[in-house]
Amino acid sequence: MARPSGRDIREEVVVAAGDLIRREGVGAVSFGVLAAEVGVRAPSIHHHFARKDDLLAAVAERYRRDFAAAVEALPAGDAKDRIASYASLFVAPARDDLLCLCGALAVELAAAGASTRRHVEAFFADQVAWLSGELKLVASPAAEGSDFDALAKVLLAAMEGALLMRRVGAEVDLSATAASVLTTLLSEAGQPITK
Amino acid sequence: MARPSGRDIREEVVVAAGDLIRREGVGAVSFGVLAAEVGVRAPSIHHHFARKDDLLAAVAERYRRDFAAAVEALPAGDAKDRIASYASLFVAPARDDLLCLCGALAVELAAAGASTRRHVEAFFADQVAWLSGELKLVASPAAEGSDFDALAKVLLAAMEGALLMRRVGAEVDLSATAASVLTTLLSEAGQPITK
DNA sequence: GTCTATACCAGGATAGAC
DNA sequence: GTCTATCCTGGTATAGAC
Repeated sequence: MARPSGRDIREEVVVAAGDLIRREGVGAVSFGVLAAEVGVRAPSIHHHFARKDDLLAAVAERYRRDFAAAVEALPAGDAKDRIASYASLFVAPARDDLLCLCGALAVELAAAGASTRRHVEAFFADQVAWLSGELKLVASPAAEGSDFDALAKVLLAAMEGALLMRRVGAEVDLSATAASVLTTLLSEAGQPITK
Repeated sequence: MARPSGRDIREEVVVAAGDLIRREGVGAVSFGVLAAEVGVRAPSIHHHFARKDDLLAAVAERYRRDFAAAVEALPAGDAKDRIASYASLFVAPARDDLLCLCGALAVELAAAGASTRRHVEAFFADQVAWLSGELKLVASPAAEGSDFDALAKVLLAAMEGALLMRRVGAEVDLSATAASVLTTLLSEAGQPITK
């Protein structure tokens, strides 16, 4: 979509907006600061995104797509390893003090438009679906009757909460988080998580 | 602190601001809407809170104090029961589609002043400390060497993440969350969470 | 302690030249 | 497609009367 030569301002704005949200939250985003960051004037951004919510929707959609690609690119292995690898998709941002873009948007979603909302919701649905599928593969016979969707949500909630807590100086060990849930699921002594 | 007769506007503003943040996020807060909600004019609020951040700090401080009182008031019992009761402090807001006030503030903390930041950080420190202490009490011999602070953070992260995900239509079973971690900790087969 | 009135600024958005 | 110029709104904040 980028022109053969020269810059793709639209692309740069989406990237800058996403980074800004992940660093400082949605409240930090304005056409003015984005324009300054990209090196253009504010009205130039309006040419690409008529409404502010159009921009937010584009940012959310892009994040969802990029994240899906990252999940797709996780190294092969058994389900247990894949889930551990998946956790690294949250460990890296935690290290860089970045929020999950959709987590940040979710909190301030009341002000967002329908399109933005749909992309954010879809992101979470994606993650729950993927995790649920992997958990089912790794489950021990003792986990018979477990609700894998519920377990996937718990796992994802812990990841999102960990990134949130990083903002207040609390470092959550995400490897331990994944290990904890996996241990529960795998343990013959562990009582299954049921709906 | 309230006058013997008549209304305590300051108090009402703090409550209204807290509710608004928990319903729609910090972005929804303005002196104008708060004034309308309380039934006064915007400048009247300035008399009680010179800067907007003064208001946010008061809201955060009050939430921290109220939450601490709620934890204090949890029914007596063994540590396992107390942790289960603690989870209900997050289940109730989830049912009402309310965010954790400090969770919502944490995401947008970049724009907040030092005082607000301190109160929010203190809230999380409070919760981790309390949970860590209870987890230690409930730990089985098999959990020897566990890092209870790390486990407490995982548990709190899951609670915060659950409230966040509620905004995008995902219902996280918080009882299952608590049960999952507790099972891991109690299980003789469970590998201890170490630092 | 609350009000009216107002100053002030930032941000969203549009028009029209280049 | 980007710019300058401008408008409008909403939100923070202050001054001063009551």
